[in-house]
Amino acid sequence: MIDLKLLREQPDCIREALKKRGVDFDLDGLLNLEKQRRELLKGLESDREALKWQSDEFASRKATGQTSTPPPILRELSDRVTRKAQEVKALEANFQAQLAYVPNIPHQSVPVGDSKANQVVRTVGKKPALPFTPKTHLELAERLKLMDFERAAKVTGSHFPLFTGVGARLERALINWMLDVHTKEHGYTEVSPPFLVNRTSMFGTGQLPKFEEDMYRLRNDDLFLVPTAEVPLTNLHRDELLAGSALPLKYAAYTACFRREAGSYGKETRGLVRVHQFDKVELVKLTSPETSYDELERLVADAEVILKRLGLHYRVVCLATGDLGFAAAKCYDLEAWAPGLDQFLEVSSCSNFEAFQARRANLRYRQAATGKPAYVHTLNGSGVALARTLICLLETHQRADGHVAIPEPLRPYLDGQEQL
RNA sequence: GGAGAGGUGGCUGAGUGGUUGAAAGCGCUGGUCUCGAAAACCGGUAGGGCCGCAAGGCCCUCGUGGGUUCGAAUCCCACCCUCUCCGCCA
Repeated sequence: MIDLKLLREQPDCIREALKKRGVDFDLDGLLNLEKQRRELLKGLESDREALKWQSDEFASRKATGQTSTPPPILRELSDRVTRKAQEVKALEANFQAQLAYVPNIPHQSVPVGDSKANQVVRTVGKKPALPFTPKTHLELAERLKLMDFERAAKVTGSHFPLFTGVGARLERALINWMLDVHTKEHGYTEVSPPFLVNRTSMFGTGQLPKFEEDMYRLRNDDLFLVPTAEVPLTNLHRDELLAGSALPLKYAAYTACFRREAGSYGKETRGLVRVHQFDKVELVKLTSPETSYDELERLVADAEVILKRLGLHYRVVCLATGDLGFAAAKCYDLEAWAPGLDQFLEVSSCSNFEAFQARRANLRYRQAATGKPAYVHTLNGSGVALARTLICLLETHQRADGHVAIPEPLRPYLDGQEQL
């Protein structure tokens, strides 16, 4: 949710933000609605004041026995207040419905433009020089019996992963190792949240109302399968007023993530690149506004540790305004190299949402200086997403004989096994 | 799924039709005391919106949404959630 004060006082700020994002939105319609709403509200408030005053008058006269029947003016005022309140309510609902579709304002430092304007901030490592033609993860997985796509399709449908044997074990090793790194070394508190969340939570982080079609929903209960652990983690403190001293709060959680990926077909549809379900360890921070951008840099660094220790070649990309997610003010993508596919794959997305989600989720803290409540800043990042990271890992560490070396940090999680 | 109890401020918890936006306690905070701290004592302390340079004023909010009434935290209806017991079950 954007700041209402900003919308009213500096609508051009919002207009510019929408333009930078390349979003078409009827801002004037929204502003008009807001103006109407406020005028109507003022009328309602003064009528209410009159009603309360007259009502108190009557109460005291009744108490002293001067009268026992309410004067007709009370009836009139009461009816008027009821009518106006209904009008305001309708207008308010309309206004909120539109407001919920306004995306966040990109931070100053975000490059302006579409995805071609994305900036590579740094590149770490090099493309591995393999002395043979690298196989894709699909070929490797088949040979090593790590996955079974055919049976996954039988059991569920296409684009659902199914790991078998040591493949399943590797997946589990990665999850455990990543959680250990973030909780033991980076100071995150581990959370194991529900994989289903309610509508209010989905609104809080911004998936709803705009992206309902992308989500798996259980109709009988109106619950949604989590598209990311960001949703339960960020909503953990929804409607709370936190002590300033409690910040920053840092959470790490493993969840499976579920995405319908409706309408996104193309060349990426084979294998593990784009799937309806994948494992991910997610990092979420709640911070004060003053520190959120420093915390974003640290969050990216925390995620990078994983890629570095897995020996992967990767780059950090600062997304341009046109490529930025709906709720984000700034976002870095981590893209890891997949030699078999001969491309970079997005394995992490680290964003600062500033107060955008906090306003939606009513997530506040008490400021030390003033004692007044203010919205926290929320951040999240994948640390990291597994399906694609597994692709990069297999394709990077493959050997000429078709075996795959297991990166050193994972070996303790696999009984010391050194290769697949 | 069935029966019962309950959802009140940062927290605990009083309050069953009219200055109750709400007692009390805790917490937080200012002061006195002290070399300093603790304790004690005195005072302050809900959130949001609107108007105003300010002082201040007005409106909303007691789970959510309706209703009754001149007037609702309080009465009625629906829904949501929590707890206890029963049933079912990994």
